[in-house]
Amino acid sequence: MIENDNSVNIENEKGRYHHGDLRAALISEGLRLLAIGDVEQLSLRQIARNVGVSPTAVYRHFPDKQALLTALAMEGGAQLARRQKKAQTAAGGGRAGFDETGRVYVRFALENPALFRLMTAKSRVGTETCPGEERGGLGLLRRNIAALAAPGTSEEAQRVGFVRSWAMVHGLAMLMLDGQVPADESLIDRVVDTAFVAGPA
Amino acid sequence: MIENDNSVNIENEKGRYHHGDLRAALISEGLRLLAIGDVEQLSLRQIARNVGVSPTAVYRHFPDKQALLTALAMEGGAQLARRQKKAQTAAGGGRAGFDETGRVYVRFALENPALFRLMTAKSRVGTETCPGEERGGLGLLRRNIAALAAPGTSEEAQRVGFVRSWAMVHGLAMLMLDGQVPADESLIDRVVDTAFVAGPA
DNA sequence: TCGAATATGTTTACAGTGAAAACATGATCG
DNA sequence: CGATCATGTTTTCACTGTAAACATATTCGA
Repeated sequence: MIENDNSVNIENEKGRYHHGDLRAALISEGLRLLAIGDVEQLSLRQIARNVGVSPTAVYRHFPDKQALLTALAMEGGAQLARRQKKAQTAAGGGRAGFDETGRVYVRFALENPALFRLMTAKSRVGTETCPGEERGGLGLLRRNIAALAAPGTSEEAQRVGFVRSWAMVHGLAMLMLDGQVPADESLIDRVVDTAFVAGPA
Repeated sequence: MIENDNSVNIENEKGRYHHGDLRAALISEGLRLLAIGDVEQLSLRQIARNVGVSPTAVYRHFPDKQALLTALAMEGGAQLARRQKKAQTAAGGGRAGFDETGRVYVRFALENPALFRLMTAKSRVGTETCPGEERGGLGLLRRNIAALAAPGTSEEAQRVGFVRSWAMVHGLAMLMLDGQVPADESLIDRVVDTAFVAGPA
């Protein structure tokens, strides 16, 4: 997902002018810094410094800082979607599998606070323009809603269920991230329960 | 809520050295800027400039920028709680009143995006240390949960309901703010529905 | 009432940021 | 081999938060 093979990718000979795959290195270092600090102390210059390149070199690969952040966010989105799919099949699919995707959403947020915040941080021009959406976590959610809805459930009711489910886990993740609700695993299990989002007709 | 009568509060004679009530003026201007821009472009210097004071004057009233932001957030929290209480009684209390507090939560977020983001932005050392919490929106929510729960509902189940309700509206607010779900009034009405958070035992 | 202490401002300075402009280097391909 | 172009660097700018030293007003005790 990171490798873009946009360059020769020579092995690590130090002191050379061209980096080899600077774009991938920037993303990788950005993710590393996000894992150990929060997003507002993540600076373009710091990333460049750690990669061993001048600050403005970044602009050869990203039009501005926001574009780099967006790239980091997309990487995070892909990771989350992978985990959710794996968890769903591991739980045997169905209703239990669906619940598990929601819990993975919250756990992912707790394990990657800064990255998760970045992933859901407005800036993105619009989710629908995000490539691979229907194959990502949101597509998974939509298909799960459709599969688990009572037969004959209207398109509109499914849409409401979709938003409700997403809002539930997203809100829980945010409240726990912000320390307004204890980040308690058993609380996640109890709060994320399909019975409440599917609910009555 | 803003006036702190910590000074003489002389009427607007221009050109005087002391401001009169700089603290209140900073908060007021901060809220104004939050209403017309987003939070990451809200600078301490800008606020000071607009109030007509030097950048470092701010530090006589707040230890750092974060403290000023916290003050803004608390002002927002008070506003939200007031609106919720009014809406609840306007709706005649009960289940309908409870639902309405949730919808007000989301609408407040949509009407004051930057302020709402600030209000729920981690930094705060902890909600329980926030003075007046039990009298604010969270206390209101807790009491509503207790009042509307089926008789004999355990303390723990109430707590889960509390978190679930909060997470629901908070998540919906966030997703709409981030443009990941259309900020549609009728969608709010359908998604925020007590039946789903109170649900089965 | 007057002078000292204190609260509240200002000026200056510094390190850090994102970004634009001009320049340097090296890879690629005719 | 030499021109072209992608990819770096250096320099520069405006802006940020904030520390330190200084200035002015207000307040309060003698």
